[in-house]
Amino acid sequence: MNLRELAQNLGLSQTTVSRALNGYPEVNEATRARVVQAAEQHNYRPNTRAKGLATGRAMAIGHVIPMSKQHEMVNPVFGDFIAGAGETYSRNGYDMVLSLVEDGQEEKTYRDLRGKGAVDGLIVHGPKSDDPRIAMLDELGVPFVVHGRASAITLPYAWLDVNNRNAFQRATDFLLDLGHRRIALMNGLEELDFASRRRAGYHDALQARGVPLRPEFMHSEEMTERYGYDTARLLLARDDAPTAFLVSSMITVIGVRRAIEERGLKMGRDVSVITHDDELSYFKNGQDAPIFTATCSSVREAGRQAAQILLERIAHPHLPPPNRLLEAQLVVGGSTGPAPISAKD
Amino acid sequence: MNLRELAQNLGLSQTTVSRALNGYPEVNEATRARVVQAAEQHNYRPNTRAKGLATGRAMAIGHVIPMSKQHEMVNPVFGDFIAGAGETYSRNGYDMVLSLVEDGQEEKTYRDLRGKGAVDGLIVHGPKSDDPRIAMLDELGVPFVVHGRASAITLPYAWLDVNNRNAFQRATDFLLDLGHRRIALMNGLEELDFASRRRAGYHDALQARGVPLRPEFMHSEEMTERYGYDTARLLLARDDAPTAFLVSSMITVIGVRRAIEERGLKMGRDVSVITHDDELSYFKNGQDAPIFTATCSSVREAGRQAAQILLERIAHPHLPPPNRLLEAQLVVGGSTGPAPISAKD
DNA sequence: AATCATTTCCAAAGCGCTTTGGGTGGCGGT
DNA sequence: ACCGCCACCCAAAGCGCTTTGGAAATGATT
Repeated sequence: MNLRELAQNLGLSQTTVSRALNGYPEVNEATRARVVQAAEQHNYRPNTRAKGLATGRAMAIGHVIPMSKQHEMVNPVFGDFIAGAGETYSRNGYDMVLSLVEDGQEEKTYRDLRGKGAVDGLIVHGPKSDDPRIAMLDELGVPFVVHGRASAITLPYAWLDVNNRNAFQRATDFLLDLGHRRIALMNGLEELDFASRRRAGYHDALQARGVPLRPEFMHSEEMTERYGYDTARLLLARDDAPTAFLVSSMITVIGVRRAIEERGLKMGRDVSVITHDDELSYFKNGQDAPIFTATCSSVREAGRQAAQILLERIAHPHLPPPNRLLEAQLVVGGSTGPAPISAKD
Repeated sequence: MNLRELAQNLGLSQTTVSRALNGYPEVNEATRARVVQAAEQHNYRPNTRAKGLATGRAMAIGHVIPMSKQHEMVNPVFGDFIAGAGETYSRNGYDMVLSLVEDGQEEKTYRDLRGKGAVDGLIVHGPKSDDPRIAMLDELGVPFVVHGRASAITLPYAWLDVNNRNAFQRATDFLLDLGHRRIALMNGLEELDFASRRRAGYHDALQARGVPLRPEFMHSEEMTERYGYDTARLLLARDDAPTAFLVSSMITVIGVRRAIEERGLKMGRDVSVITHDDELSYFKNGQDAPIFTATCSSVREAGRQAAQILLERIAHPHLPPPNRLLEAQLVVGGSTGPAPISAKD
């Protein structure tokens, strides 16, 4: 069933039917009701492509998901981010088109999506500190919102980010207050902007207390469980093992815990652990009493808000690009405690 | 840059340019080369919507991701499945459009996507045993492929599934061979077809050896870490605690391990554990020596193949719907061992 | 030189929608 | 009776592409 057939069926012109359906005022309410009812009855849905052609809008948003080639890994937070964004889209009649792209191919994909006219706007995932995509999209004139930031980019652009630096600074302070001095940082890949900000927060906190930075305690990898286990295992085997771990992901921290327990140590007593928690739906940090002390920030909520910002940006492209900085909550769980007295500094 | 401008630029008709670009034979190779070069130089990409309107094909595949309302959870395997499917799509010039939908709204979403003409085919995720979507899509006449099966549906339809029943039967047999008699099953939600098949495999294996089924050992929930922990904890506190656990997901098994270790038991010695492993990219079961004994089947590969089947189905809708049954590998890791002798039967 | 098949190109229709630029009829005001 | 004004509706153009049904030019054949 298409518009013409529907119109013929009703004995009206396409124009009138179209206007009735799209809520234009110049159509009799009685007629509109008739039209709406007939449309429903015949299960009529306007053809997206035709509508898009006529209006010049695709009513779709593109997400380009980077996929690390070495690890063939897609970041587990995307699922929840997209769930959040999807809510916003469907409430506003937008579709979501997804491309999974190997590292380095991203620019081409953005160009394609835009050139084909497949999307009205884009979300940029996983920005690096000096991400070339931002300048490119700006030049292309596509509305876009970055999930995260690119610290080295000076031109204004729309972003939504968690205050990673502050979160990790507070977390480090918290550990320092508990008497810890040997604090290991298990970060994500530091070419990613969020990771370098977290490191900066960790730095600042240590330096403010005059605790020297020890490179052997600072690690940076793709955030797998395996990485957590392997690295924590090695660190714990040292004479001067860390008494605390600051970890970038709920997945990685599982590996850290495994290494701790394998060594017969007890988390929260012998070793303290703080992790960042994106509040992934299938990996809740305990409902009542959190297992891990964590810096919490819902990535699903971030998705919702980023999508909202993007839609506003599409509606009003002339406005200056908005930014939104979400603060993470430092939630105390069972994984932290005072530094063991035995720990020689 | 659109086709008309490009044609004018070249002093050719739109027809010729279109044909040159789409590889039709009735155009001089020299002309074609000129056209292709100009297209590249001007960064020309045919408008998807216009092309779609003209050809009647959307060059897009729809994925409708169900989202459990109570838990606001999106199944973590989707990320990897979609990564696999995405590979196939992009190789074939298809886009992927994603809808996240709350339980129960799925039918409407399928209808919408099809009615709007937004997709050429659909992948059905998370089928229930008696899933109404299959009959509906069949009637709608949309090409579709089910990831999993719907046991209660008799009409032929295209699916790709892991042999869950066989996998869990073999896993149970393996535990029985090791002398275990009190084996707990920690399944996913059994309204989902895959879970009921796993239970059937577990049943069959036990019954074949005359081991009675014990309802208190059979659990069925959404596969979170929390569920694994809580349930294993309760079970392990029993006088007649299970000596082995058969678990449906790598996420849940993490919780099971936590409960085991919290109780001061050692996995593989005091308690045996087998899990199903979808080979999620960020949750590898150890590269060299697997941590868990597991029934392994790559969900990413499943995504690749399901997409492939769908594209073939779109190309040849008249052929009978193909089915593909993937066998899981039973890989022995460190989490299983002989049943403790102390375990009174 | 005339005929015919090939090759190479083109004008125009059509995909299903929105939107522009009117038309028509009924009403109140003079 | 006339005018003007709404309220309501319509025909047709246009979005950017593919495809049909030729036409013109070229080369081969008689």
